[in-house]
Amino acid sequence: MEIPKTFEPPAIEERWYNDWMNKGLFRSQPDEREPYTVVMPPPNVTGVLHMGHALNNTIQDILIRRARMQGYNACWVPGTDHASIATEAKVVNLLKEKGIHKSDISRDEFLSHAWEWKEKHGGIILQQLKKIGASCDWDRTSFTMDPDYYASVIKVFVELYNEGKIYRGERMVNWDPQAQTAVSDEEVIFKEVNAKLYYVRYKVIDKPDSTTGWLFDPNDAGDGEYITIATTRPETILGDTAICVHPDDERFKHLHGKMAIVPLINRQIPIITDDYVDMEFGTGALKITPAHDKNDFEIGKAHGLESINVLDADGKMSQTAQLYIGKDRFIARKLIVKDLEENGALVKIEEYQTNVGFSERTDAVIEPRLSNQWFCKMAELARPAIDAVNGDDVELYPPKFKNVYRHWMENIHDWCISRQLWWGQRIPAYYLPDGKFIVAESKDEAVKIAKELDAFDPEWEFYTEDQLLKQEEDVLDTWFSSWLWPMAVFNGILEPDNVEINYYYPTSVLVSGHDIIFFWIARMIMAGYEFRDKEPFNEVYFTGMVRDKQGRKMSKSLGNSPDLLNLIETFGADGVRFGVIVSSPAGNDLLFDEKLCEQGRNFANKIWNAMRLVKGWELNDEIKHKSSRFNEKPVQWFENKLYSLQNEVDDYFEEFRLSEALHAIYKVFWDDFCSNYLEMIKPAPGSGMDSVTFEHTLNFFDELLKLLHPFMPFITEEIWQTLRTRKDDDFCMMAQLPELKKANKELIKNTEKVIEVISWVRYLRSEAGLSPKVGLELYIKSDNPMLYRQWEPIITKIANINYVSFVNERLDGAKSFTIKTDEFFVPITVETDPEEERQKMQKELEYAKGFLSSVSAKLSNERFVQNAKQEIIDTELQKKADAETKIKQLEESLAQLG
RNA sequence: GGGAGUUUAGCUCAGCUGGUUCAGAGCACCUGCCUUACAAGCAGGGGGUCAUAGGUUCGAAUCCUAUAACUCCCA
Repeated sequence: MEIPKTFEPPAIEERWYNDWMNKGLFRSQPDEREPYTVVMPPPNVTGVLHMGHALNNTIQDILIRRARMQGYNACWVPGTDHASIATEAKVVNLLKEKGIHKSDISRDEFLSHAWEWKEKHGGIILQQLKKIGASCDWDRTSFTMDPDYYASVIKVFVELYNEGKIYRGERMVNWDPQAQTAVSDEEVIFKEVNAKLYYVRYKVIDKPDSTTGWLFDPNDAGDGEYITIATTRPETILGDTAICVHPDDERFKHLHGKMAIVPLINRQIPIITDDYVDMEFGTGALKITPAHDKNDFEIGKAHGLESINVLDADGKMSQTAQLYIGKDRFIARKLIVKDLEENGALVKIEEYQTNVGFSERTDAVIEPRLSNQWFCKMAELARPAIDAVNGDDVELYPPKFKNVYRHWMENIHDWCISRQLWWGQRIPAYYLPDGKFIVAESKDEAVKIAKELDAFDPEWEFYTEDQLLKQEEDVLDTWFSSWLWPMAVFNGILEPDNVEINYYYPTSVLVSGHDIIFFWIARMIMAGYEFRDKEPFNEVYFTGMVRDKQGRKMSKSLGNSPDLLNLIETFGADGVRFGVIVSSPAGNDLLFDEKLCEQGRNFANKIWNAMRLVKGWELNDEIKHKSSRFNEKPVQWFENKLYSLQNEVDDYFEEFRLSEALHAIYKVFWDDFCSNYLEMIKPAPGSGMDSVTFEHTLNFFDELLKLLHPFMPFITEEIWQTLRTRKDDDFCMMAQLPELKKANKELIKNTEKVIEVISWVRYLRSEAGLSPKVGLELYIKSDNPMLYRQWEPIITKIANINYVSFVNERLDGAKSFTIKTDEFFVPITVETDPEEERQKMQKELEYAKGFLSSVSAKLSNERFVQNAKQEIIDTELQKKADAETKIKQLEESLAQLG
């Protein structure tokens, strides 16, 4: 049967993936083996596969596949999260297109639309993951709104509430005016923007006398005293309730205790002092708007100031603002600047760079807003989670993230967990007619509790349940469900003692981008200790961010993320996996370039052709004896090379250095196996291959495929199945990696010398402009000719040598080269410029002499000889000897040239 | 403002506890080859004052200090 010259991935990929699936090879059930568990960071249901997912999931797949081949019971749990803000926004927009407004339909109606959308589109990303070969146990696919998962979240909420770790309160929160919900601190992204700093002056008056009333006449335009503040948000002036200066600021001491007049609306506000104020900033005077700034809110609280909220939930000016009512805050800003200017209150405007918070989900400018929200107390939860990472119960790779983690955890703030949305776990708090609330896992439960309350109003007896209790409208932050992920996917919250959770938990490793270390990783660790008293995973491997060639983060808005399915189409899943991994050093960002996928495809093609070569060999037992002797050295050498590679790869995996592991395999597979080994043992056209060498070669091929399989599963499976006749249930994917063996380094080193000889001969031939077809003679002058004698048949074959001779004297009139102390001569009668030759040698000689003198200096330095280790001194001595030989040889050659 | 990181070939990066596995890999580039597995390939080659300046040391890309540039995180 003819095997095609190039490897064609698409058909093969689909076939093997289906085969693996149908045979249930991805499935895992608890058994007596040691588990290796990975839970997939659940992608957003609204998401489509992008490069970040490709990187992240390829890494997980590599780890899982390798673990499987090491005999672990490997379990990779896939799933998605419900992404409340993003999904709700999507469904709202979809409904809008159909002419339905969210406010016109009931919560239940909305949710049924949302579920419909989820069923239809929510699994796309998981389907796409199959295309890159993800070997997840799909039967375990989880979703953060599955009934059990939902119940787990509710159970946890009630527990935390009952322990006093969840509370409800009016706080300053980050308000997303577009999504119209609160978001947590972590969901605010600060960006530096060019803004303006407006200097606005407020008229100063004496404190009003309580008996005589105001001393200030708004119509008095007199040139009394003013105090000037600097602000980036002039529209919030309408909500000012004080001006604050530093108590020690000499410039303002005479104003302490006086009042200021808010421009345009003429509200009288006190001038207060607080050492929070930075005297250096702006004018040293700060306007205080407790309703619209976190710091102002704190100052307001300390000084008993009123909060005046001038903005509505949608970011437009409210009734209380008095002016610009119903105008968006940014429009209001422009209008008020104009009015302030006309009013004479605007002193100047400066260009200013400032950090503005944007919503992680909607990119709207976040508005600090005072509202009633639910919070989770974090300090106590954080404690065991800090210890876990400090003590390496949870190991972070790369370790530099330990600091980042610790710093955040030690300064952790309470977590705002309520969201003013419908899509998500609805907070299980039930409000009584008097406004008090009961937290319970169900309404029935809440009713029961209500009836036992001391404060139960007898009149309530006649209420229906719906009249008696109204459930909280808000849902929980999505992260408040995903922080349970490693437990909830095994139903470890509802049934803490079930077989699965006991077997698979703690999971082995979590692979995630470092951008969600606070959102998710830290919280999972806290949840693990809080609800199970055990870490959720033993190791965390942080991947870098995928960037484009120019180093820009890949994003939908930039449109610089390549279409992954397209890439897979072009280069094959193996090629894409190769491209993604090969350039992705542990924890560092990855500059993605399609070229790398091409390299991966080429690699797949290379080993494909190696397979074609080997498959094409005909066995011939007549030459068995001779040929196997002939190939003894290459077989020995490659066997050791393989041991060495297996060890190397193992070390790399220990440290998650997948990129390096792949490099190492690539190099040995291509350079050592294909370019050297196969060329060495390749039979002459027409002659056959002995079965001993052949069997060794197939074994080597098998082992290389096994090492490569986790990285490039499809091509390796295909070749594995083609190379030999396999049993029905024999898969590369399930093949077990061998025990590690120690490589004979001496043997490898010696072979490298031989390869160097071959390389030199080729070089001399090419330098002389001769065709590779021209056979040459090789004279070897060595104290230890045995090595070269053993390799003689190979050398003659692949360096195209007609005749090898071992000599004791240098050969005049020949090209020569030196490897260590061995000299080689190749008679080439092509004319060369003797002067050029001489200069070249002279240069080499000078370098060797310089080298020798530096080595000698070192060796004659007493302190070196005293301090350095013996083996280092030995190598220096060896270097000296080699250099001396080399100099001698060069001098002889030069003398001969004349 | 606080903290972390990076700086090595044209590009992307390795280089661990200082010493011939120390100046490396891949890509790109140059030369010659359609050599019977592979032109998605083969053989060979050129290219770097290891950001800068000091210091420690017998010895520094590697350790220390300062400087510069860039990146990220937190406030």
